[in-house]
Amino acid sequence: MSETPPPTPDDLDGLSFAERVQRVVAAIPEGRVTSYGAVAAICGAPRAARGVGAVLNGLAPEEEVPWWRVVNRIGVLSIPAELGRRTLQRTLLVAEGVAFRTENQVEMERHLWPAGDEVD
DNA sequence: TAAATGACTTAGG
DNA sequence: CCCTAAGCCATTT
Repeated sequence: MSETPPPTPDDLDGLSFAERVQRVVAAIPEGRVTSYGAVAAICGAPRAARGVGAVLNGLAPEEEVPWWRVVNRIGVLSIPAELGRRTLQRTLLVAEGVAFRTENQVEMERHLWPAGDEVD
C-alpha cells in the first residue's frame, strides 16, 4: 500500500499555482521531505522551483501547510538563517524523526517523498 | 504595467 | 565535491 500519494494532475486541475503548491506540500507525510523542484514538477511546472519557495515564503499561519518538509535538491535548508526560521525548520524536522547529515542538511535520500521504488 | 526579489536548479570550471 | 555564472518563475513593490 502506498502512503499519502501526491495529488494527481486531475486534483490540481483548475487551481492556481499557489493553491497547487499548498495542496502538494500538505500531502507530504510526517517525517518525510521533498525538494522545491519536486513540488514544482508535481504542480506541472518543473522549472518553477523558485516559485514554490515564493509561495511558501508568503504562507499565512492559518494555512497550516508543512513548509518545513521542503528543502532544496541536496537536502540543505534553504531558509535564511538570519531570520531564525531555519533553526525552527531543523527543530520541526528532528521532532518528526528526520535524520540530519550535517547541521543544515537532512538525509533527504532516505526521507525523500514520494518514494522512488514503492511497489505494492 | 514594469522592475526588483528570492525558502531554486542546472551547467561549467 | 566546491564554487561561480546564468536561466527560470511566481510573488511582491
